[in-house]
Amino acid sequence: MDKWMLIDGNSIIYRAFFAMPPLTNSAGLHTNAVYGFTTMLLKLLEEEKPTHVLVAFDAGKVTFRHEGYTEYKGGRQKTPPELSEQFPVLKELLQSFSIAQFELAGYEADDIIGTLTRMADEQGVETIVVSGDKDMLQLASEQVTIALTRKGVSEVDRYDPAEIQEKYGLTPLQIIDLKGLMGDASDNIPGIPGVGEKTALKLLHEFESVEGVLANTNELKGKMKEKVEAHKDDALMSKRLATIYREVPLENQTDELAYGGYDKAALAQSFRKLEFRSLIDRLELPEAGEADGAEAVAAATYEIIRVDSDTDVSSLKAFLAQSESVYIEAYGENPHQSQLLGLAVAAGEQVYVIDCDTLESPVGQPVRDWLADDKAPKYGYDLHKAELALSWHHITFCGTAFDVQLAAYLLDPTETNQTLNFLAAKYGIPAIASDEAVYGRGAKFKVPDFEEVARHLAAKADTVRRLVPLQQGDLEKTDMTKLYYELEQPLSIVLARMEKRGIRVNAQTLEELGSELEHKLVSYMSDIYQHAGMEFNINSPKQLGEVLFERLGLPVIKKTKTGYSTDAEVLEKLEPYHEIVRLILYYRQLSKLQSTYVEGLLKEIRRDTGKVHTYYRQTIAATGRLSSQFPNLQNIPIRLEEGRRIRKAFVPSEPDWLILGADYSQIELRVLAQISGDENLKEAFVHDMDIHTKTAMDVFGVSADAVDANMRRQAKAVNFGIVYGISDFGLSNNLNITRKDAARFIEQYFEAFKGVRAYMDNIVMDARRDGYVTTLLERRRYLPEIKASNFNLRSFAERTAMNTPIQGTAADIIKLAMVRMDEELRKRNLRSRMLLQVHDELVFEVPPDELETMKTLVPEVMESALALDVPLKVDVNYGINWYETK
DNA sequence: GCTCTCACG
DNA sequence: ACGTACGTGAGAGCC
Repeated sequence: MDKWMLIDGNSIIYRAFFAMPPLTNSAGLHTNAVYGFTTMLLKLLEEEKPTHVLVAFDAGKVTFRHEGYTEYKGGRQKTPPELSEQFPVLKELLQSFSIAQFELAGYEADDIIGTLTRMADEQGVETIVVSGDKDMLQLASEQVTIALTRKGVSEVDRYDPAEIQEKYGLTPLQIIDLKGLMGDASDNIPGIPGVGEKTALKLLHEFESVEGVLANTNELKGKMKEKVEAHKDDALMSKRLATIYREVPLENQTDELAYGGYDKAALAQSFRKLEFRSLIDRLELPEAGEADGAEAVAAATYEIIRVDSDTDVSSLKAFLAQSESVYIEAYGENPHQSQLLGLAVAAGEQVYVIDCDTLESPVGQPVRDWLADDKAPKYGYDLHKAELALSWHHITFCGTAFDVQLAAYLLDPTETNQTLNFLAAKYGIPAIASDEAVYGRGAKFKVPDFEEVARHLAAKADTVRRLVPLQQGDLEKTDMTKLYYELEQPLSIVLARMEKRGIRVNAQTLEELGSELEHKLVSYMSDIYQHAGMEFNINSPKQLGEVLFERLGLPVIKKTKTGYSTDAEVLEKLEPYHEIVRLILYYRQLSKLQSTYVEGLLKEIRRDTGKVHTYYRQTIAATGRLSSQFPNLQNIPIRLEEGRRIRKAFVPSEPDWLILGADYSQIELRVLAQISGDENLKEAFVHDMDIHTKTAMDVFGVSADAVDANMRRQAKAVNFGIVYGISDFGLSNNLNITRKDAARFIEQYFEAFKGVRAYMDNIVMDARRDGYVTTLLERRRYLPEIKASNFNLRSFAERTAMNTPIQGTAADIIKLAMVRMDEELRKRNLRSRMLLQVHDELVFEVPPDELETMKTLVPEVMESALALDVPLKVDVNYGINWYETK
């Protein structure tokens, strides 16, 4: 006979965390919740002897319960970092146990368990549900027993329907009504104020359900009657929220729950990493080394050595010469102004640690020499940031040999968690503490005494050391070794140089623009108030919505989750109805310029240099593009003249020099021509045709001179759509035409560019077969949702499959050009400097005597960055500021 | 901290 | 029938 055991993972790990005293392993990782969970699990496995076991987890923050009640679980204390760092550890440990774990986007663990108990009821399988949450009692049945933790996690109370009846006088389903009436503060479910368990039980014994109570309020008296009547809707909503959803799509997955006992060697290895020695003894697991065949991974064991004035210089130097990794702690998001805490260097069983003050003192000289030594190879984590942070402390960093953050990005560019403790968990090497657990975050950020920092840095350096060979192997397996060593890693150094260099921004130009904007804004504001007949905050979408749609009665075009939409698309549709709309649109435009670009940029100008220093992030964008922060210099206005004037403030940093901009013409469509091999499209670029006119000719079936401006505009939108992974819905939306017409355009396009259609079809099939797509340089992006049964998720993945190779290859190409360009400038001893990258554009500052050289060199390098069948084309412009490079 | 809006390619 | 265009970052409002 089968017996299922279904464990509410989130509930139990929370209980365990708060029930157990703090406990850490030697790398500083908190392990108390995992320990508590494990002891409970072992006990239950022993007592229940299940044939199938599952641990269910909540996935993500937003569930279907938030639809219609966004405050669900609002006001909840944030998970403490000491607990959140234990989630990946628990998940890995469960793998060692060979126990199945489910989590599903949009659903909570309860819903998964609720669905499985429904199946158990239908199939007559004996089941035990383990949780700390009383809500689970609603799932109890003939087949299903609920075990609720008591006093922490060491004891459980088991409930079947009879016991629930005995204790509460309710059926399992009435547990839902109980919560509907009394609410639940921890989930922010309101219930009826003033109704607690006692009152709720009394009401239910009399009227059976929430609905019953609400239908019979006439039988209630006084305050109680008032309260219930005033909160009818709350009670009904609370009941809905408390109802566990039992139809989660989990078809045919019950086989995956089969549990055949744990692998002793694997479990022993996990316990050793966590340093659960008592459990190793208790289960009589093999000691390290005696594991049969299984590779024995010891817990982190290394000696931490502080570098100080007593340190023997020659042994320090000898150690550095054979170092295996370095971890440099630059704390803070912006490396141009981060706090340098110190660094750790690891080799074998030893880790040297040095604090920032010592590093900058004479005692730190050997370490500084080593950091600056180009011939001393360094394996590290986010060395791009480290190099930048060190440079602001006048410490040179050279010799990057491998960067585990950069490698992690290439191996999975969509994974946003690139922290070392996460990578350690992912690769199954000794678990370490999270930064958040050591330093806190945001307002709670605090640097602990260096003793603790040193332990943490040592653990991180040791982790880097262990990760390197594993990631190198993975890069090899995924054909990205070359991409890594020949493109991304060299680029990271080029980027650091560009960032440190910065770009000069003329504050006076911005201030003048700012006061001009200020005058206009004041004037528009008063006109808007006149038309509205009242004063309000135009910047508040909420207040603006009330004025437009309630006070002035304009038609509602679109709604957002929280109210009326007032975005530009909506306002444009409202223009004919009221004069105020045009004014608001203009006000919005100017106020964006003022706050983000004038005021925002002014704040970023460094007093000492008069420059702004952006920070390019190389490990963010899923397609392989760079992103830019603090400030973002990749979204400086250009499309509208008003905003474009911001670019007048970007000037050369030396007198008489010039700004030179070079941008790829239609790089994405050229890349599409290349990877699709479409003859018609290739032909168009070989003849350097105006591609939107060419598209218009083919889509509308006319000659070049018959293409008018509107046809070209529509063709341009079709081209954009193609690059984005087209759909008739998207195109119709963009062009404000019917879906049918949009579909006709698309069909016409594919008739003319048959190779493009084949590419789109094939890439989606490839993605489905392989689970990923690649760029020309083998950059990879996984698309697990391409197989989703949910139409939306799947469609999104399909469009991504079409777009990523195009956008990603374009990113590959300009990155190659940047590395080449940097080399050329040095090789030729040119003084010209590369300053910015804006996806398809490079910006330089150039001394006048190098202008002619650069005007030919830059396009030459960019156009030949990657040899294709389709020519690449670069337009070059220059002037006294960025505005003039048009 | 989340939502909305909007700037860029 | 379903219901979105691809990739980013920043400021303001609001809870």
